[in-house]
Amino acid sequence: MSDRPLRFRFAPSPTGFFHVGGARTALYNWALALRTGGTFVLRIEDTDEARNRPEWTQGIIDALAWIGVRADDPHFEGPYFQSRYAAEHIAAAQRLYKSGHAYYCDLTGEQIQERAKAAGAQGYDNHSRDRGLGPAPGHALRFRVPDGTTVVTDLVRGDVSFDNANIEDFVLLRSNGTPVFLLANVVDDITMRISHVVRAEEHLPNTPKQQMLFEALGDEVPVWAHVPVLVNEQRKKLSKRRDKVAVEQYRDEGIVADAMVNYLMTLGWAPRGDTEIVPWTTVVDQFRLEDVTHSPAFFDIKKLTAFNGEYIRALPVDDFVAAAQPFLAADDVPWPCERFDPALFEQVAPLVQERVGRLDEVPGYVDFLFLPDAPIDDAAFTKVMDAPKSLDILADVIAAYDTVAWHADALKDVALAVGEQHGLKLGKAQAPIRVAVTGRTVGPPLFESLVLLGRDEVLRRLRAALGRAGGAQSE
RNA sequence: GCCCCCAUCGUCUAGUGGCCUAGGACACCACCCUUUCAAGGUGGCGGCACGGGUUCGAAUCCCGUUGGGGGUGCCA
Repeated sequence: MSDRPLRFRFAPSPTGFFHVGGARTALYNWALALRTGGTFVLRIEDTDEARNRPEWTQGIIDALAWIGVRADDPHFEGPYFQSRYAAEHIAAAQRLYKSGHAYYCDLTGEQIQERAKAAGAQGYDNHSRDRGLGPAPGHALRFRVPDGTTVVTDLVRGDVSFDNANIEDFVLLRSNGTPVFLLANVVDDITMRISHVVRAEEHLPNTPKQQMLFEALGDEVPVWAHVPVLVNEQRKKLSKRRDKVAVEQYRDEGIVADAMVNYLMTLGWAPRGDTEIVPWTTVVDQFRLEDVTHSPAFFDIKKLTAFNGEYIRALPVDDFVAAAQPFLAADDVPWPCERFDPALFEQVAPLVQERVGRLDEVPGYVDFLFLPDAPIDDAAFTKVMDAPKSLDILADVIAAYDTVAWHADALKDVALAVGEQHGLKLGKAQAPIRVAVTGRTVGPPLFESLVLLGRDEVLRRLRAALGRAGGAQSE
């Protein structure tokens, strides 16, 4: 291997969103660049769509920044557009023609098919190889695949050899003169002095073609590394249509970046030791392409969420409050926004923090604080209020709460005493109070919540619930 | 059709010939803790696809079978 500078390229196809599989590949490249002191080169594939929609490229840059691949980092270079090099692509093809590595072909797709059918074979039969055709409108330039074997040395998979006899003379320049992606890719890699090509496994079968191009162009072949793809439960490659694959979507649902990064890195690789939850610095330290798994990995949202919960709980409270902020100010928040009280939220925050797996669950835990009335869940309300003694407990608690010292311990003691009077443990006795005030059977610790809501509002809700349940019962 | 890749608990993985009675994580189940729900603690369930070799010894090496995935465009 040469001692040229280490340059890792990441070339996502711009499709209007950032694929989680792409995110993992980016992370691999990024970790490597950081550890080796190399460069992460972001190259945007040139498509008509992408050219017309600059926001797509911006989306990729934003998503990369979110997972920690920041464009302002000295190890980051780009973004570059492939189209910048179009003239170079054609020039390279012409060099190949002049050196005899490529030749012109006048066969149309239909003619190729007919010939194949007649021969009982498949694909192009290299018919034009020695016909000595020159460049002309309607002529495509094809690469003359040499005899022999092409061995792709892959850091993840070892040596993979391909019999060149199975590779047909592929097109370099279309009959309209434009270069194909395969060629553009190789020429760009050469131009950008890319040392390592780390990409998804699906590209492995095309790699011998690219390698032959590097060789024919007289350039050093980069180090290849084909990493396994991410699949869905059907073991199919993740696709936009079938699966939830946009990292933006996970971000919007309240997955925190560190959790996403950590989880993505455990797909196809594992840090040393018995814990998978490790900081990025450890990843940078330990990640080796040679250790990457060979088989496809299932993107398990449950496990992602579990990681996310751990990361959320590990946050300092202030950071948690800040992270939850966008979800509390969202358009679809259940309360009228003028009623939201940041100070109040800061006080419940620690109680909520250890209960959520995703940030978007936060509003559901605190809505009762900011809604004018308890958000009653009818099924829960009926079930709890129909239980024996519920109404008695409510009545007794109302009487006591009218005068009791307003702090959690005192409120709890009241509930405890009232429950005892009716032969109920605290677990049961707190249920009607909880449903009356918060509307649900589950939520943050009750008495702490009551303190925050305030005596007047708590009493008002308790009385309202008693009236409602009593009324329903007498019908 | 042809070519290539892959194969350890349900899932993600550790494992590179003896440390494997196969380890961890997520999920699931039970119990403990408990003010609901979580969190936390303890324990449990559960796997080397199959068949042949090689070897004193194989999850680990070789061959085959089966099963998955991907590629094979004048798409990117």
